[in-house]
Amino acid sequence: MKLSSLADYAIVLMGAAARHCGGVRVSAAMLAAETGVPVPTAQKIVSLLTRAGLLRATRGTGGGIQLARPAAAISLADIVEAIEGPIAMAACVDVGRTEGSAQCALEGSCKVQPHWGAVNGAIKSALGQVSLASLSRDHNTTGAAA
Amino acid sequence: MKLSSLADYAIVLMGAAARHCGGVRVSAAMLAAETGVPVPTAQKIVSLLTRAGLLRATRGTGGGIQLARPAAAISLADIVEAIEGPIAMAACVDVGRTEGSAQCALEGSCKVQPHWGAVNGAIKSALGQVSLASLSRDHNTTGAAA
DNA sequence: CCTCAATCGGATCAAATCGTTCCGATTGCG
DNA sequence: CGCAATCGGAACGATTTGATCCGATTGAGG
Repeated sequence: MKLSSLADYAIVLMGAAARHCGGVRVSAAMLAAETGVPVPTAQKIVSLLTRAGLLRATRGTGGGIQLARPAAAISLADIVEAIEGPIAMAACVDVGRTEGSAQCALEGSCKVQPHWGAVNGAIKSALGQVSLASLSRDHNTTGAAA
Repeated sequence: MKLSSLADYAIVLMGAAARHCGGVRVSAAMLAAETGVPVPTAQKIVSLLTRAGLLRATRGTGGGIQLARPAAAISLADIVEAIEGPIAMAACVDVGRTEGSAQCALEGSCKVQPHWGAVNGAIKSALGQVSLASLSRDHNTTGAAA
């Protein structure tokens, strides 16, 4: 029930990248120095993010990375899905479970499966509500909370 | 962003146990046979659940396990927390972070931390809405979805 | 009262995944 | 044309997770 450190770092990294969005292209190492994330790890995360289409990478001297989409159009769900893969917590909630990899071994008896869909949707919604733009703003107690 | 197999199995196991709640005490092996979960794994899960206070275990011949609380009073959040530990996805959202174990190394720069609280609360709420009693009912498309 | 059987409980071991690190390919500039 | 800086991918190690096994406890039966 906890997301991996990669995704956690990825969010911080993206938040830092959002601040340089309109500016010059920043390198992964520069972003790492800003956020405090280990340089090699930051590089890997940037690679993942770039492959997912969330970041735009420019190679060569003076190159760097920049947001491929506006900060308001990138949500935590996008980042998490880019790193952790599709958000499916029960393995039965996979988007395209066509061939089915052994499933739960008890497809019929599993009364929980239909409910997971709703829970999964709620979680994705919660993550989709928060965008990079929200992270830049001062934490004005976004949405009541608990 | 996906919960471990233990928690997944635990929910199925609890759902099966809920059906025998008012009946006789069932053994962990019997529950495992019903749900299809590997017997040793089911035993371990039952131990975890019992230690968490969600299940009541009776030793000796003819013993077994039973729900310690009514099915309606047990939610998915309880089960998940019993297996996976407290629901904190960023490691900064820990309930009692007094001494702090190295934190994120960038406490001040982390603009994400306050937002995680809201997201975490939303997820816990989503998991808290579904109870064991809900799992017993036919999946009447609980809550719109998507 | 003793023996036996069945059960939970914890400890152990292996596997998979995750996280970190390093090296190579590519590209722009001097 | 050479160099330097950057991303990209691959390899290694560590940690956590998952499955298995054996021992302690308890009840029933003889």
